[in-house]
Amino acid sequence: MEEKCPIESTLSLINGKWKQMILKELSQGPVRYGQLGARISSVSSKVLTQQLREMEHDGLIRRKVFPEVPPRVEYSLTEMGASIFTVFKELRRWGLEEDAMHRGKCSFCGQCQPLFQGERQGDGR
Amino acid sequence: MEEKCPIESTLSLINGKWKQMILKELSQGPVRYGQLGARISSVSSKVLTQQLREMEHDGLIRRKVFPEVPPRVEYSLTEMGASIFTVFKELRRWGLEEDAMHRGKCSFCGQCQPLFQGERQGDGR
DNA sequence: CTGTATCCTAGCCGATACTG
DNA sequence: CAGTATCGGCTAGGATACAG
Repeated sequence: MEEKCPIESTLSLINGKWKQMILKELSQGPVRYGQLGARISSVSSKVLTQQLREMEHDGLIRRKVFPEVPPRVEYSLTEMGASIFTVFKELRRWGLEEDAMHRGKCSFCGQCQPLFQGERQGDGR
Repeated sequence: MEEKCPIESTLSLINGKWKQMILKELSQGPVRYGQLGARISSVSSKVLTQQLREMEHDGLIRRKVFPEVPPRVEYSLTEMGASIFTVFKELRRWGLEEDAMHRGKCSFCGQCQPLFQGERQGDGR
């Protein structure tokens, strides 16, 4: 197991092109694999599976298989996964406050508004 | 210019293998290029320069050239660079609180203690 | 001393095809 | 439906040599 400092360790958990978006999608309740792929349209199934596996391994999300035909798999946040939104909140707060060049919006922040209620210092775009 | 959301934008500023460590070194005052290379011993001059240039471009650090022989160049934090430590603090706080696997220490966190005074929920190793 | 210039490798990610 | 398997590109970063 890699021995990292807390900062690097935390960063490594959210390092992955689609992880924030996955976390966001799961934040509103369990989602099936296919649904995830549909909502994050430009991710390939290979990479999606890859990132899901990593996040599951890291304890951020949970994978539940239903023994049915056709197969059903639901992903959901763990407590730990839910708690990392405090980190996103700080990253976002600092970004809005200090960084000049984020006039853009991304699929995450365009809709992350509801995740950060009570914070009203910008509208995410 | 890339249009990113605040979260991604903030992450991109500290994405770089040596940036946190550079920031840490500069946090105690201006440091010369050679000194940086010496303190961060396993970074090559190419990469060190590269990351310094990016951080300068991003507004995190300042580069001051002294017109002397032999040449002297000092790097220091900008206000913005100094302010990003609040982000590190949150990343560290969450890591210590939530993530189980960071018994290790790294050169950053082994010495980041003094940077986070007033926070006493772990000793960084 | 403070960098550039080259070359090279590992890892992430995408596209496409295929499977239980 | 929920994935694997395979191939292939791109880029961050390392090693080494050289330059002003």
